[in-house]
Amino acid sequence: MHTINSFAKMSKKKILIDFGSKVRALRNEKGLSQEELSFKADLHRTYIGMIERAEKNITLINIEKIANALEVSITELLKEK
Amino acid sequence: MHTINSFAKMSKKKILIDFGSKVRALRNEKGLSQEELSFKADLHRTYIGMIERAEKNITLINIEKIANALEVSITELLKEK
DNA sequence: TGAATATGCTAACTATAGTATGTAGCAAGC
DNA sequence: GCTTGCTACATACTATAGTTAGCATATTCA
Repeated sequence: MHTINSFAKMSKKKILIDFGSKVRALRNEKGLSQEELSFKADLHRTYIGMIERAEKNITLINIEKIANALEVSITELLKEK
Repeated sequence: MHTINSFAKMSKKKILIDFGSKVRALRNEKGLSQEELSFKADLHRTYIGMIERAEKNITLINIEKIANALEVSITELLKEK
């Protein structure tokens, strides 16, 4: 339901959007599903989705987990495109 | 009191230690007190101390605030020494 | 067409990040 | 001595990150 965005709390921070996009792009490059990535990172499937959709303000320790799971450096994950 | 560390919950993550050290080093380079940095970053004075001592798992939005306050890029703040 | 796979999204809960106050210690300078 | 600036550290509180389950929609493929 809802057409596009289930608006409501629509005020996502650019940095979270950029981060989420980067995670999604790298995950797709590696041919991983959200669930597969979540196993490798030891995080929950839906949480990976939330991060990609910029719905959560991720902490440094989880940034590291995702970087490791994607086999890239943290700086690679965070640098400007 | 206590000699060195007020042990107790003694299990800090390397990445948080590295991050905190980098913040402290850059802050000192700029000649800023924790309080001055906290003003620039719009964060609380004691929180800056906690970050430098690796007592908190900082979120991405606050990493960005501190990077801006220290006038360095996020990747500069996070890259391996 | 219908089962399987992948993702979005809600809602509820628990853990902890982030805010704030107050105390104490140390150093330098008067 | 005392003041002033800086930082560590102990709480305590509140906001939100992180975990989980459930159901919806879309696409792919046998």
